[in-house]
Amino acid sequence: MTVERRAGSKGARTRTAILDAAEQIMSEGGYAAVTSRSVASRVGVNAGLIHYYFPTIDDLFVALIDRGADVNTQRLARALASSKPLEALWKLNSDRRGVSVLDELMAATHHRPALREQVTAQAERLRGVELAALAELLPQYGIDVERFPPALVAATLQGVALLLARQGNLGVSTGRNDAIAAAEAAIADLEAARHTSGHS
Amino acid sequence: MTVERRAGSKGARTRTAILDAAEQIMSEGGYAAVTSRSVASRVGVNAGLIHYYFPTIDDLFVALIDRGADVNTQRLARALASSKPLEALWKLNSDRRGVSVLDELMAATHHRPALREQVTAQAERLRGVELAALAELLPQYGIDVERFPPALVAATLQGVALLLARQGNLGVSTGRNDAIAAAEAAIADLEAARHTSGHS
DNA sequence: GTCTATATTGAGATAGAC
DNA sequence: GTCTATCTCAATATAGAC
Repeated sequence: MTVERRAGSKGARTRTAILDAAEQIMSEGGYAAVTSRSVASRVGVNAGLIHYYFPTIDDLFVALIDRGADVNTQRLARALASSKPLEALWKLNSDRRGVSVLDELMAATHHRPALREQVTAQAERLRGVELAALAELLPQYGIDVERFPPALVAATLQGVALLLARQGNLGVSTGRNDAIAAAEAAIADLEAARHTSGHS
Repeated sequence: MTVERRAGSKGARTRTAILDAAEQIMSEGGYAAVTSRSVASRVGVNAGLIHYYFPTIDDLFVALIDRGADVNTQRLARALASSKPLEALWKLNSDRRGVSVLDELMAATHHRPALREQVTAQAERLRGVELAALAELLPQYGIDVERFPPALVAATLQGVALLLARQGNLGVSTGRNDAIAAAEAAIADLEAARHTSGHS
């Protein structure tokens, strides 16, 4: 369905610009604000052109999901390979714009089955990578993976960060600074206690 | 704006039915699926009537937020007063339909300023109640409130539950059962270790 | 309180010119 | 590859009959 062009061509540039605009609009005004017209006007092209690259709006959303997943795959790999993986994961998950876009995508899946499939597949794939890495890392922190399996640690890191980011986006302030400070202190403690056997 | 009627009157019943229908539709098809037509058809009335009770669709959403906050205030109070508060909070936060509705509301706030204000205010109020109660409860669990302040515990309980509920709704299965089992075991441990001084 | 009818607006999508 | 023009549909909202 989607029009593919070799990188660097004019088509590829316009296509990228459309995706960029759509993502921006989504994070600012919600997924419902992403329309052929709104995207076209931000890109500075005609509305009809959007349908040239993405025949249906669902196609646009699917492309957005795939691109986002690719970017996140790279960020995740970098975080997991860094010298302070838990801290890096925390920062990654705390990105307010990212949380905002994710919230929108989740909501969008509720009435677009095609998106639902795509989000599920990509989430499953990303989670798999993360869990495999955490299974190796957690013992280094002295974390008992029987009591705190990778899946729980991943859910905690992401869940807490998501909630606090969401509160930040909303403007909810009650206790937020306390929670952030304590979370970061706890993570710093863990990083300090980590002992990497071997010499990577 | 909104039409108020004494409880039990015909108007009050219709109004309630409209809110019920809207909430259901929102959890099934997303907030964008909530239209005067869809709500009216589910209630079994004419679309024009929706605007009699809620002049604008925003009014409907605001009423939905307020009602949801009221219900949650009661549930929260009951959970906090129960014999196993942390476990009760966990269950409360794990409600998949609730998470789904909350996700939708969050998304809806992105392009409706009136909703944003309302959600923020209600969230702030609810959080205040929860934090005050946790400040008293946590010491009973032997939790050091300096390291794990109420706001962090609240965010953790809600964040983890939200993430896992979301994965359940999506159909993401990787590691989900592990995480749930471990989370519930950890909470059970805490409840077992709790010692309530006094004789409530 | 509820309905019918309708005005208005904006969205998705397509055809065809350039 | 991009634009203009246009079709079709559905949503919000209002007016007025019953």
